[in-house]
Amino acid sequence: MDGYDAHRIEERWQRVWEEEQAFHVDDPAPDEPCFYQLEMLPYPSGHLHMGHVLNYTLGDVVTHFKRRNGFKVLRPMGFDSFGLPAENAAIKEGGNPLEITERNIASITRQMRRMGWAIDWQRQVSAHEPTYYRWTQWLFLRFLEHGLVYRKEAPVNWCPFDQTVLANEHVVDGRCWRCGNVVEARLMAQWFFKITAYADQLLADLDTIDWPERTKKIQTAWIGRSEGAELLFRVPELDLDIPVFTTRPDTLFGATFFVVAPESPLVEQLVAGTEREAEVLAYARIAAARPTEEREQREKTGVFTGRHAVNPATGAEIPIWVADYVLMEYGTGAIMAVPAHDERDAEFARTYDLPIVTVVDDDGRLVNSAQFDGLSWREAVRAITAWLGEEGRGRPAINFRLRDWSFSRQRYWGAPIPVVHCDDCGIVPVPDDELPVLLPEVSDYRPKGQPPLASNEEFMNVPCPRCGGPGRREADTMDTFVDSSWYFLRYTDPHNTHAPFDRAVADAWMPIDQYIGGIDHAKGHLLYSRFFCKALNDWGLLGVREPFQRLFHQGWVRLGGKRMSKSQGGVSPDELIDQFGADPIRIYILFQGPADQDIDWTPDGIEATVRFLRRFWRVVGDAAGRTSPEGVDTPLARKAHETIDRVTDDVGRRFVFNTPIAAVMELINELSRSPDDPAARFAAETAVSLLQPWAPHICEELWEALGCSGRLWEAPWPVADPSLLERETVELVLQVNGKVRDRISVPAGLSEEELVALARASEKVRAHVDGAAERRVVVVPDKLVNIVV
RNA sequence: GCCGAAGUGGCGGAACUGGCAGACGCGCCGGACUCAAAAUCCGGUUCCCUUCGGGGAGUGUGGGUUCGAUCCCCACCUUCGGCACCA
Repeated sequence: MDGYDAHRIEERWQRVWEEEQAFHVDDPAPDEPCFYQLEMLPYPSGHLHMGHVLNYTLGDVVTHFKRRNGFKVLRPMGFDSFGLPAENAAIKEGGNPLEITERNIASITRQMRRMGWAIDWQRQVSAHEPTYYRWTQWLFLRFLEHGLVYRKEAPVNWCPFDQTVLANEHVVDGRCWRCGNVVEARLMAQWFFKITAYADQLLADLDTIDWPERTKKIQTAWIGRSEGAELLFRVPELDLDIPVFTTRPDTLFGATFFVVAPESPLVEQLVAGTEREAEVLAYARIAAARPTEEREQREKTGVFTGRHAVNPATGAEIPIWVADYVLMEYGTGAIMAVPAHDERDAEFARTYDLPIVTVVDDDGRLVNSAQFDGLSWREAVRAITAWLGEEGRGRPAINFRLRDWSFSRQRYWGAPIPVVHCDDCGIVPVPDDELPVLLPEVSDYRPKGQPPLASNEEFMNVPCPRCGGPGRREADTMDTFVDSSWYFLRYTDPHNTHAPFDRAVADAWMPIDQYIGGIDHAKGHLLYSRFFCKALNDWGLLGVREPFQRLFHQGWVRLGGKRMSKSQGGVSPDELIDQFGADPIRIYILFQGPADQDIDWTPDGIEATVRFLRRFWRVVGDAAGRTSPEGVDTPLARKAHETIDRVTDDVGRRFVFNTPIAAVMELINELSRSPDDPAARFAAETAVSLLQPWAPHICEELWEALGCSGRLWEAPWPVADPSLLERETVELVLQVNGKVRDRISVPAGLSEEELVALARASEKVRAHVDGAAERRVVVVPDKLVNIVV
């Protein structure tokens, strides 16, 4: 047998897999056990990076493992080819986004095939293809019909570099998630998904899915549910009731002033025609336009409006201020200020010398609160809300921190929003049968503040679909996260020309049994997709309410302490395949440590894997000429069965991928030490079979060299013989006062009395007991005896 | 500031349910093979002490629970992540 030649055997088997369409799956028959394995789809820059390698190799191991355990596995791949990441890649490379995106897809697809990943390529979809975005637009129209999409003038996050609006989810520390520039606040007409309509369900249904706790916490915090009360404060002079939201209605008697956000329409109403009008409006204008950066300094400023509101509990008139520490976006944009029990209100009261009244004492009991004095603050929350409720001035209320998802982008490379603006009819949806609204070619697609489509007269000028009069198309395009909110549904039925997907087919596969991707999408993609899924379910288009039943986050691959990612480059997997082959890279990336932990890239690590695979090749090859009798019971046979048990448990139950490689290494070590064991061939076959999900090429080649029947990728997963897992002798640990003093080999299954007797007989134990009286003896059968003296 | 996760040899990590700390691999040391080197194989490798029998310490730090703690509890330190005027 020749030496291990990774390139020869990898090319060979990749060709076979392609010719035989080895990883293509049909729709499952009813009751057929099936499994939907998915990893987050990549943005198509030209090159794979090590993060992709980790992500997709993980999914690949699960895919092979599940296939060989009798499941029909859907494991597709596609490209998030619209949107900022793809467009910026095109700008960087200088050229037409369509051309560059398609070239990048071709290049990255070739690299994926070279990694040997078990992907059903017949189901590939790309977001920029008209056959895909037609249905993105179709889904948009359904959201519009159901009142879950709207257009509104609103303060939005504007990235001055990328020249576009960003969703709240993609502003990180006040900066753009793609380019890192500081984001500005701008008032613009924008399109929103009404994700807030599902805030309570998005929160509650987290209990129904098997996700990492930290991810659930991120989403929980982002949704930010607060229970409290909505209370009405009256402004008698204007005959006006202003609602406020508070989580602490128990402190109402301590509300000594009232504050309105600078952006609030109330500001104008409160000061109209008064002597303070000019001053207050000037303040509000400046405060509302304050740059994001200054928010970190947080020095509270404000101005008195000259108006007063009535505290509904005390009847006292309290001054109304406008101040920049109150946010328009949360609650009602106005608050009751309780300086005694709220740090922010306290700071403001000190600055402007406003009265402070304590209403809850150090023991948490109410004071200065009339008939409520003496109640615990928790009791008072209910009591005061109920009391105000009787007078129609308060009710229990729940508030969410989550805001609607702004998804229109003033950029070229995205799905056009399929509506027409008509002077007479307003916003008119493009009829379904006119979809897709094709993205036209434009001469200059680069960002310049105005959406590039706006200057394409041919595209823009269309008759209104409703009245036939002159209309103009929407020039903004959709955020790439709209595309990726439903791609996993398209995979189930990728060639459907009548609908985005057939419900019955989608229901057969959904929900995704195992989703794998970065935690950086915790409050973006992973939240948007859940929202889409719930809406589609409500309209009867889909049978599930959650898209991702189980979720796993792979760690980051670091180089010199820095995370390698799409934008930063780093080590090129393509070059590593040239140098070492795909199997060594696959093993290396999973052997480094637990897959959910960050790993450091080191060049000598991969050489070690090559060395292991050469040894694996040689040791297995040496056993090829032998035969192993059925059910032979030798130490090596036992080791092989133990390895089956460990690997199966590690992947199937524990979802860990590094220790199985170590287990196979141990088996190979033992096989190489005892080549004449009658179970040598069985051990070799077992090692090859178990390592196949990690290193499918070399294992397939060795499976053939061993003369085993059929294709390994279709072979059933090995099953451990329970009788060979039971040990005849066990090593008994002997402790004195909790310290290990001896280890002896004893037959398994001895009684406690027998074990204690053996322990007392040990010379080393006796030396440490040294005649002292035994106070206690602890026995763990087959494991340990601890004598306490 | 608030919330959460993680800290184990020279290095990556293992120890799954409170029961042998350091599996597996890297690196290093020694040996075999070789004219030599590479490759390969064999042995050693937590630290300290040792009369070579063994003894002591040890999983970020300090305490606690327990016969027994890397694992559970409390406090602190460090690193990473989430939120960041959310009323």
